[in-house]
Amino acid sequence: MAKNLVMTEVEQEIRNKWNTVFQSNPDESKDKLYVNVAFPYPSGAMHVGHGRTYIIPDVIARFWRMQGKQVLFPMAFHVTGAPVLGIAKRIAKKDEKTLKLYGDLYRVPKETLANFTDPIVIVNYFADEYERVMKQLGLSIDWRRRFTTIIPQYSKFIEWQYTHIYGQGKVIKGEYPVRYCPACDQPVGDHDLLEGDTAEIMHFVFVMYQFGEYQIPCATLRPETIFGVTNLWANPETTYIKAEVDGKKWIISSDAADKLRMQKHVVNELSTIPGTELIDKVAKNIYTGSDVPILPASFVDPDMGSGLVMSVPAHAPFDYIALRDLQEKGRYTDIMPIPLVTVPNFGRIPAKDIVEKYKIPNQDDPRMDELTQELYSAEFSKGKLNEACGPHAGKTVRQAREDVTREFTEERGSIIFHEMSQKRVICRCGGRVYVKILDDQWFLNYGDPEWKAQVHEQLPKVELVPPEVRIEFERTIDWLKEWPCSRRVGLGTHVPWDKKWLFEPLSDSTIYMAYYTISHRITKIPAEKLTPAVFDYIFLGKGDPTAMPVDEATLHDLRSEFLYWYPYDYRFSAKDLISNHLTFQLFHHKAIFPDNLQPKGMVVFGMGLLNGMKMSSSKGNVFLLEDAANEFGADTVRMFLVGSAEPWQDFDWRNELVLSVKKQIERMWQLILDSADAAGTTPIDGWLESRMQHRIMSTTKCFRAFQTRQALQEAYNGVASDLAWYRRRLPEGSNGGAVLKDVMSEWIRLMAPVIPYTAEELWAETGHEGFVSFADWPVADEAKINKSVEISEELLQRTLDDIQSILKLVQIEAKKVTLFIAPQWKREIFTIVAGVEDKRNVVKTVMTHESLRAKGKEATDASLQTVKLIHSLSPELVSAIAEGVNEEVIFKAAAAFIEKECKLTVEILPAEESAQPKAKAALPFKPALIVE
RNA sequence: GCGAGGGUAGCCAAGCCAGGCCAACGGCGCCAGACUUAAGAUCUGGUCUUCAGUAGUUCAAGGGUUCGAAUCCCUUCCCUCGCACCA
Repeated sequence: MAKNLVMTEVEQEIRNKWNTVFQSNPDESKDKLYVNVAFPYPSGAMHVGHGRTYIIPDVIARFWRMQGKQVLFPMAFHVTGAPVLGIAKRIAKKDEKTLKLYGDLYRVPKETLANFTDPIVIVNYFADEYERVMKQLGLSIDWRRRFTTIIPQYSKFIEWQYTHIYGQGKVIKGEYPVRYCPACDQPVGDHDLLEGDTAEIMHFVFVMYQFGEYQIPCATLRPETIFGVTNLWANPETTYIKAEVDGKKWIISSDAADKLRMQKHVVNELSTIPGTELIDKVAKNIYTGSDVPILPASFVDPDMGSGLVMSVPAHAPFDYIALRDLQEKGRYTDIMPIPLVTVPNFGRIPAKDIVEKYKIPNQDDPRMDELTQELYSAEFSKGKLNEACGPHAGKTVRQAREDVTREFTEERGSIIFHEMSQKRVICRCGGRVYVKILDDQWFLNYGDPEWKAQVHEQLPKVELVPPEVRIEFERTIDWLKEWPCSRRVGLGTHVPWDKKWLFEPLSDSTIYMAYYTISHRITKIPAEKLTPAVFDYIFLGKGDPTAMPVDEATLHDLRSEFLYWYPYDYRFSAKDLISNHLTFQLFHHKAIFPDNLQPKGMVVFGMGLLNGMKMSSSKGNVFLLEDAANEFGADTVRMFLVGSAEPWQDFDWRNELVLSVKKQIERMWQLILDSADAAGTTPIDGWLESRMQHRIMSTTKCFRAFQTRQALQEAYNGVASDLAWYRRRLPEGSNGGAVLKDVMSEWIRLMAPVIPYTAEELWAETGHEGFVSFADWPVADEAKINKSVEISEELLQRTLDDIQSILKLVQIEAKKVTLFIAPQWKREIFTIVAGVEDKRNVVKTVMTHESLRAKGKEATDASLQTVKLIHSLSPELVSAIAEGVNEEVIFKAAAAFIEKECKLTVEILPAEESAQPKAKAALPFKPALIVE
């Protein structure tokens, strides 16, 4: 019975029967279709959001399989990386939150959890869980091909790939400023931060001032303001240090010294010097040659830049106010701001203008940051350097900044100094995060213009679903630059030419879709035999197969299986991977494979919500996929996830909505059981058969276009509502004609990709042999489409609607309804109006017909009413009506039906034979009605 | 801030690219009726306002183009995703 279907035993039974049937091998007699999904990182249990990511591709795979394709749908597990190490560590430390997450939410058995101190145990456990739940959901995966990214064979594959990419000069060594936690001795990513994830790395220029035999560097983002420097600021409460930095003598704060060391500078501390000893001394602006006094300023932060600041009071509001405050106390009154930039809408001293405009009383005013930003932006976008700026006079600020920076760093001993834009950037370990320069880091050079150009050229050949994401891919290709591809810690494959590094997770998962094609066979070969030459032969067809560690026959097999499946047809992933993984894989395919083996298509998913909120394991806002499958049944979960939104849209899981999907499946089940004894023929059979052809066509079309939601709507709601009308129209006592057998067989197949368990069960129950999963997809038969019968049913439905809306309005005990059918001359008008392009001219056109003009105002009215009616009908229907519909015959045949439906006696009359004023309202396809 | 995508009736969600088939597909929820001892399930109808099957006002807000706009253009507000050492 229907209700049993969702019970796990029945599913289990079907699952047992499926067992190995989805294992897919090359079959030269069939076209192949290769779909794959971004593989999961198994560090926790799957929730319903993950579910959709794998169910949609499965639905597509099942659809095409029934279309006769040889379908490959593989799955593997991405185990590369560091997160799981952290998890293991936290479990070892008995971290409460982590134990709760894994013990309570993911329900890992106690004895297993105890072993989670080993990261490998964690990933293996969840990989098994993933497979089990994926199987429970009926995913038609070829599980022989499962692997993890840390098995030796896969590592050999990665080594092979990077041997090529490195050989092409696409992996480069370089310097790179990163956020870094000295306590962990590791770079930190966004997710490693406790605090300060919005902070950016700022790039300052150290501008040098001569101070005796020492130099004083001042950090600035606006080096061109060197022309307007009036003084330096030093903090009298700070003790500075004298140090040798890269062999030069500098005065800096000790914080700055530490930061410089992290940024690859050699710093030797010589002695200390209190801030007070600097104050009121004079330094020399080595660029302009002018003397600049050093003034006291408590606002100067030793933990920012070099701890010494250059002052440009004409253009920096902070400097302006600091100087103003001192001068108000009668000090340093001889210092005048030196303007160097002219900006529209500002006077000669913009800092003064803006400070006065906002009436800023002192430098602690909270508006300071805002107005500083305002002035800086105005100067950057519209400012020009004035005559005080020597060789740079007349340049835009933008240009001058660039030129001055280059000149300073290349010729005048300046350096670029990196600093976080906020001080409070805190690592998960609790330590402060700094900027560090990594200098022997390996990078994938996605910035290489030639490589970019190749990918740009390839992209138009890739089918993208939905098409709107194309532009995002374009932008990503442009935006990508060097990607650090190596890490010091984590699981994964070592960089073959520099073993102290491991490949970073995104970098080792770029072309594994190719590996799937042979993964089940290659695991049988010892890894040490898998030299780059072996892979060269398998994937590129290069080299002499008789002279390799692997025997020729095996190599040949692997090569031909790869060529059978590759290139892949569709890759599925959520949209957040566009800006990295999905674009990376295009780069790598381009670098490794020839033009005929490039990715053919990608389908990008929206995100998942749970009860309107973002799903998040750490916040506990998740619904585990397994729980959903146990509670509602796999088919219900599948149908809900497919039906709630198109793949590329965001979807929202709500338990109360899922329940009604379950009822829908049960309804289908019931309808099919009910039609078991259908036999003979009924007058309405032709209509149902005709409608079914449309449903088949549109379902097919939607699945082909990945519109799984729309496809389901056609396949389920469409067919169900047709069946409802069909049953309504059946003669008294009839349980339906034999046509139902065909219809139900088609319906089961249309639904099979979405609800495979139910379909499999019903397929057997309705007496079919074999698996519906491999049955032929229904094909629409044009010959079964009967337009005229569809039109007469439509006329009937519309008229019934009209009768019912009148009945509802009149509130009388009605006994009888009279249908007045429009006269011939109104049909002529309809035909004329239907043919008129510009509906504003209908009356004129109608009146050119002698016989109609004779009708006078009646004809005018009828024409206008017809225009309105036509606007409410589909074009196909309009042309069908224009060709002529015999309403009288239709209504006479359906009179008994109308009587039964409305519980009224029915009379059908030609409108012209009645004196009733309402009869005049009759139009073609819209009889006048009188209820009495 | 920058890049991309969105905002449609109680909720989810079609339509928008190719302006009139739109009071706006479909589903859910809710209301009423039928069936039933009853509940559930199922079926039928209703669900902006108004009304003998009509008409009026709607498609984030405000302007504009057009005979005509949810659909095209401009402005504003709000939401989602990405912005990089990472799953």
